[in-house]
Amino acid sequence: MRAAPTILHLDMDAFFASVEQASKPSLRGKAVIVGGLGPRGVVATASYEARAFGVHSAMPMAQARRLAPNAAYLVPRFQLYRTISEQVMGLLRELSPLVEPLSLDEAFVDLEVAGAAWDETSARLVGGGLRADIRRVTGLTGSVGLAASKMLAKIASEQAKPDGLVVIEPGTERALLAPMSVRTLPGVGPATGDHLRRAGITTVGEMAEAGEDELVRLLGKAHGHALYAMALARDERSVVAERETKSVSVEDTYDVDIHDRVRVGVEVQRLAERCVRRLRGAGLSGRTIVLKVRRYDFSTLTRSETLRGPTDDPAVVREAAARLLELVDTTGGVRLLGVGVSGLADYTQEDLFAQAAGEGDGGPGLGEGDRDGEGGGEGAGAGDVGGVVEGAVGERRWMPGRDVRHAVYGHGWVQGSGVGRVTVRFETPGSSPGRVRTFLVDDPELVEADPLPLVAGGCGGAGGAGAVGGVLA
DNA sequence: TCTGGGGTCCTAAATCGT
DNA sequence: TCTGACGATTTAGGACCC
Repeated sequence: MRAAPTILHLDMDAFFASVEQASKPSLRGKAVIVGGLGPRGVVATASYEARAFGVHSAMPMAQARRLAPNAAYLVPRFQLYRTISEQVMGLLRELSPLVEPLSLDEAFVDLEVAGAAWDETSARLVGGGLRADIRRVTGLTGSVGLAASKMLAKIASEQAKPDGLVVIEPGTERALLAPMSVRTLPGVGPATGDHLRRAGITTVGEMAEAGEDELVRLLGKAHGHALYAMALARDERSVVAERETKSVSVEDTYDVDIHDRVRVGVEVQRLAERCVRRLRGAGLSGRTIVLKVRRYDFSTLTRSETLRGPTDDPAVVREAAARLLELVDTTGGVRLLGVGVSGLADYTQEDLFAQAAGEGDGGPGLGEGDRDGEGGGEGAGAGDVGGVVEGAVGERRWMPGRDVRHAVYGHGWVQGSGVGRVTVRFETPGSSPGRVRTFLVDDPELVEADPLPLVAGGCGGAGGAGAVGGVLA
C-alpha cells in the first residue's frame, strides 16, 4: 500500500435531489424525493431534508409517501444529471488522467501518478480546491475522501458527508476500521452481514481476529480472502480509467402483473429491440442472450442461450428471446421482464442491422439508443422518451419535474397534473421562488423545454467540456 | 399499495472434448 | 470401445453496488 493519502474519492451529496433543488429554487431547503412515481417505484435519491423523515434510497415509494407526505416527488432526469456529471468528471480529469467513474455521482482519482499530490498536506489542498471548483462550476456540493487505498478513500468520503473532506492518515487505518460494522466494507451486504453475525462477527476488528481460514470457511474462497484483506486495511486495487462493458440489458417492471401469455411475448420482443438499440449505440455485438423474468411472487429466474458468434441483429435477438420465453412458466403473472446480451465483442456487422430493422424506429442512428428507457417503467408500456406521453385518447400527460415553457409566463416546471389540468411553477435556477399557475393539459401555449444551466455562465471553468453549454442551451 | 434499473463478480452444477 | 480424469465452457442463481 502506498504511504500517502493520494487516492481521492468524490461523492456528490444527494446528487439527483440536489440537481433538482438547484434548478428549482422553490425546492431549496425542502424535502425532495427523486424516483419512480408508479405504484411500484422506489426512491433513487432523497434530499437531506427528506432523510430527516427517515426516507432513504431503495425504499419503496409508497413507504416514502407515508413518511414524508408533503415532500416534492419527481421523476429522475438522467439526461440532465449526465450533463452535470460530465462537468464534474471534467474537473476531476484536470487533476489527473487516472479517473475511474463509478456512477454519475461518484469517482476515484489517482493523484499520485499525476504528481498532483504526494503527502497529506498537498492532498488536502487538492481536495479542498476540487470541492470549491465543483461548487463554482455546478453550484452543487460534493464530499471528498482521501486515503492510501480505494476502500479507505471511499470510507473517508462517507464520513465527510455531507459537504465535507476527510483524510485518513496512513498508519491509522486498522485502528479506525476495527470498531466499525462489517457492513462498512465493500462487498458486505445484507446476506454476508447476516452470515457473519450468526458466526458472532459484527465488527471489522472481529473479522480480522477470526482469521483468514475462518472467513474462507464461512464465505467461500474468493470472498473470504478478499474480505480478510479488507479487514486488515489491505487493498491494492488500482484506479482504472477505462473499464470495458461486459453486458447490456434492459428491463421493465409493470405497474400490474401481466397474465396474458401473448402480451408477455409482445413485451419480450420490444425489450429485445430496445436492448439491441442500446447495444448498437455502443458499437457492440454479443453472443449470449439472456431473458429475465420476475414472477408475481418476486421469484426471479433467468434463461440464456449462447450463439455461435456475436450478433447485433434485432431479429436474431428477438428470436432467441422468444425461444427462451418458451422455457419459463408464467402462470400466476409476471411483474418484470428483461432482455440482456453478454459475451460482448467489439465489432458491429455493418449492414445486417439496416436490413433487419426495416422501418419504424428511424434507423441505426448512433447514440440514439442511449436515450430511451430511463423514464422509469411505464406500466402501459408506452415508449416514453421525454417527459410527455401521449395517452390512449391523445391527451398529454406531463411528468412531474419536467421543464416547460409557456408563451406568456416563460420557463417553469411541472409541479403536478391530473383531471385534465397541469400545474406549473414558473422559476429558473437563477430566479427567486416562483409562482404557480394551472392550465389545461392540452394548452397550446405550453411546450416541453430543455433544462437551463444551474449556474449563470453555463460551462464555467471546466476546460474543454464544450458540449455542456450546447446541451443545456 | 413492498421491493427499480443497470450493471459486476462469484459459485456450482452440468456438459463437452480430449 | 469403455472408463476415467481434467479443463474449459455454458448455464442458473445469488450477492452486491450505485
